[in-house]
This record gives sequence, C-alpha cells and structure tokens, in this order.
Amino acid sequence: MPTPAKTSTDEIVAAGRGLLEREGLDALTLKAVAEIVGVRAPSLYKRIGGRGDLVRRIVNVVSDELAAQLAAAPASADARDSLRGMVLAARAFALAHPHAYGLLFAPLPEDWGIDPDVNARISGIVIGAAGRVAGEDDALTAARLVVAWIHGFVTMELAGAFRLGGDVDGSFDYGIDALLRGIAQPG
Amino acid sequence: MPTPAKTSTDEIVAAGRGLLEREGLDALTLKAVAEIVGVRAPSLYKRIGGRGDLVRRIVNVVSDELAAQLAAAPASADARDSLRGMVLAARAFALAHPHAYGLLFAPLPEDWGIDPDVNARISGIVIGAAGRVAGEDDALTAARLVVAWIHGFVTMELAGAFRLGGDVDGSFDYGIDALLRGIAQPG
DNA sequence: ACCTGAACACCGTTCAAGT
DNA sequence: ACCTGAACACCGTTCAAGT
Repeated sequence: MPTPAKTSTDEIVAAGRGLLEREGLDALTLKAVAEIVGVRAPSLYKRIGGRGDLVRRIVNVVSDELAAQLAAAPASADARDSLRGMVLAARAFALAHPHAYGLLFAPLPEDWGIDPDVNARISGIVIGAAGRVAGEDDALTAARLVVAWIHGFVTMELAGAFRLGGDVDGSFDYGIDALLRGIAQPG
Repeated sequence: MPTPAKTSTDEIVAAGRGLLEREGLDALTLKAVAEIVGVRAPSLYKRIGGRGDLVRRIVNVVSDELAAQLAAAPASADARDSLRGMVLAARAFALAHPHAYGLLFAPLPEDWGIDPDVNARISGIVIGAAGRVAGEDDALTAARLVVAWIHGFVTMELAGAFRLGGDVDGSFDYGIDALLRGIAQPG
C-alpha cells in the first residue's frame, strides 16, 4: 500500500542549503535536514544519494543562482563597466552567502563535480563580457584571469586574510582597475 | 611514577600532515595519527587540543614552508621577473601539495587562524616584490591583487574548474603578464 | 607524567519490517 | 511506494584507572 510522500527532493535541498548558509557546513547534518522536512534521516535516501550528493545538489543550486546574478548585472555601453558590474555582483553574492560560496570551488569528492550545464552558463556569461574588453581571441583566457582574481579576493576576504589594515574596498577597486588595464585590447 | 614519552608534538603534526597530503582531509583522523606515532588516540590530547588544533598546526607548518619557497624564488634585476618567479613558486607549491594548500585560506573555525607571525612573513615577502613593480605607495594593494589572483587560479586549477580546454599554462602566462602590465608604475 | 581502555554523544548509512 | 526503528561502523572527546 503506497504511503503519501511527506517531502520532496527540492524541499530537502532547500532545507540543506538553509542549514549550510545559517550555521555552516558542519551543521549540515542529515538528521537536521530530516527534522526540518518532517521525516527521519534514513528516509532521505529515497531521494538523495547521501550527504555528499546533497552537498553537490546545493552547490549546483547556488551556482545557478550566481549565474542569474551575473546575468542580471547592469550592462553598459562601455564593455569595461559591464565587466566591472559583473565582478561587483559576484563579490556581493559571495559576501551575502559566505558558507555557500565557499563550496563553489571546493574540491568535491570524485567526479561529483558541478553540473556541466551550470558551469557552461557561468562561463559563457563571463567569457562574453571579458571578450568585449580583451578581444575575442583572448576571451577565454581573460575570463579566467578575472574569475581567478575575484574568487581569490573574496575567498581571502571571507577567510579574514586581509589583516594588514588598509582599505579592503580600496584594494578591490585597485584590483579591478589594474585588471581592466591589463587585459584591455592593445591598440 | 613518570612514564617515558612515546611521541612528541612535532611528530604528531608531521604524521597528520603526511596523512593529509597523501589521503586528504577526511583521512586525517586522530586514530590514524595515533597509530602512526605509536600511541592510542586519547593520548594525543596530552600534546594537542584536539583535531581542530592539529589542523591549525599543520596549516601553520605548511604556510611556513610556502613562505620559505617564496623567499627562495630567484630574484632578478627586473622587479617584474622577481614577482613572476614568486608566483611560479607559489603555483608549484600548490600543485605539489594540493590537499595542504587547499587549507591555506579555508575558513578555520573561530579565531584559530594562522599564526600572525607566519602571515606577516609571507605578506612581507610579497609586498616587497609587488612594491618594486607597482611603487611603494601601492605595494600592499598590488600584493593583494597578485596573491588573490594566484590563489584563485590554483584553487580553480586544483578543483578542475578549467574544463573549457584551451591551454591552462597559457592562461597562467597571460594572467601574470596582464597583471604586471596592470600594476606597472605609471610613468 | 604519560598512557590506556571504557564510555559517551554524535555521525552517515543499511536494511528488514511496517503501512 | 514511502517511512521507520534498529543496528553497524566510525568519528571526536572525556575520564578514571593504571604504571
């Protein structure tokens, strides 16, 4: 005899994400998730493969949301301003969701990587913007430069690595300006 | 009646580091460490505060070693080449010790941060090299740009985030060249 | 002074049993 | 078809007891 479902995969992922963002990765426990969705921990295995699979799903949702934020960043006639807006959006997202963002380039076990579709979508957005500044031939490699920098910057910022005083916002502005100078199409 | 010590804090930290580098963070278990140093897990608490404290100590040792590698990077009459050598050394270190490097800017619990002395030493080395390229006024902020970029780059590289083909080494070279152009002292 | 076994609370995960 | 309690293996950590 069938039993009515008490929860859903989406609800489980949402509950897990909330736990992660509010209390950090250590608090992301199957028991805690189960309690939120009104079920016992073993029942979660009907919908997710385990804790690792849950983390992977959360990372995908977060990546998807980051992609949307990047796509929604205000465009400008000046390609450099568009790229600048994208970088600002990424930093704002990271600071608003520190625990979730911290998982974005964390080495997930095995090949449980990010959904290739999501990855391609983010890449496409940044590569487009970078190409309009650096030139189409350098689009991919310029995008990698910008993404590596912004990711390293906010990671260090979130880790509290900028301890030597000075103006962190100032360092951010200096960074994006220097990058734009560096990748600007010669001629 | 005193009992002869079977191990030492240094031996424990070294065993933990070996475990981390060979098998990853999940394998860094107090039981496994204890077995290596020839003791039972509870005895470790005589010398370390717990697993978190052990991780913190390992991060400090690794940071110290990275500082030494940066300091040993070949200097050059051309300040840009010196900075380039430092970045190459950092990347080589990260690729040689992926698991250990991955902890460097990980948000450690509470204020269990890196030893301020070690942090200051690394910062001093990079700030010096960056200042010689960007000018003393911009030394700190230029160093942050370079460190954020190299950290983001190798983190993404280690996470397997550069999936869109192209030449990763080429992107690395492009990146450091663009950075040096961007921070070069105007005039 | 250092080490140990035993115990505790807490994980993720599996599975037979219930409806 | 979905849910549950019980069980298992494995954690980190504490502590009284041994030498």
